[in-house]
Amino acid sequence: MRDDIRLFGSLLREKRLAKGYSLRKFAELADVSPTYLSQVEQGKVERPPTAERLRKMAELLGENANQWIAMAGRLPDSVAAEIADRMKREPEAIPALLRATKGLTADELRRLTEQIEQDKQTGGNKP
Amino acid sequence: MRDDIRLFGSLLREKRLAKGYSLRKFAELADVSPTYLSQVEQGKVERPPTAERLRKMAELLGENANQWIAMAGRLPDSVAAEIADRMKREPEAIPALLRATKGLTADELRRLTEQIEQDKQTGGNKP
DNA sequence: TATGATGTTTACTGTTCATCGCACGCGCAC
DNA sequence: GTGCGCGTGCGATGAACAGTAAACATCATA
Repeated sequence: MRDDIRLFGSLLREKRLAKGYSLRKFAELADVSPTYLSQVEQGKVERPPTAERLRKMAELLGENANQWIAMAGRLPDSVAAEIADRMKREPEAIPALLRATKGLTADELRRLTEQIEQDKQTGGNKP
Repeated sequence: MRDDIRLFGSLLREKRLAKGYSLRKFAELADVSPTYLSQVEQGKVERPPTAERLRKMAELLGENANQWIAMAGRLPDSVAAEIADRMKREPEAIPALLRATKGLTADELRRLTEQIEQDKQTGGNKP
């Protein structure tokens, strides 16, 4: 039993209870069997539910879908596709960018992103 | 038959032949069956070989492993893991960063990456 | 004490993935 | 004309994936 899966499982249970759903009720809404939901919440599955089901859960729970999917240990398909696409053209660019932005706080990263957007407008990142 | 898979298939064949390997020989070195290799080269598979096998192929062909894997339509596990990890903490940061860097040329992106590395050293990206 | 809702366990299922074995046809060398 | 290496088509397979059904124990309520 993987650790991150267990963690996600208890988070799911917590959020579900916070919304006042019973296991069976939530399972029905999320379109899975109570059996399966129980297993997921206990971390008794080898791998997380599919991205699609996770998306549905996130919606029901009022969570950010992308984050919810990531918490469960999957990559949202749209993100994966975009990254793969770029790596075809420039294999090292993405890994390098990831390394470079590694230590940054969320705030620094946000500011940096804005900066880039601006530079694109005004032309060139080194005026 | 997906289009990118076909494209990758012919690229693989081209590179293999450039190295002077016969299909059987290369299959043996890459640790797959000739049958399967033939199918992959013809784009007659639904999905690309696993990342591990692709890595082995890249090595034999002298290609950049990450790019090779990306060309085949897969994400290198290490990259996927890193991205997923960050999205757990900050769900929107990565998508935003991808959007922001969308139009940049490889060169601009490289310069940007260097810039970030520098700013990290000197403290703060807005002096 | 019967009823009903709750969550859990065990065993099982259909599907997809990733790959292989075998038999085949082709061209060239001997 | 037979043997050899080449690539290919067809069918099959074992493992992994993503769940499900049915029966169960526990507790509250009527």
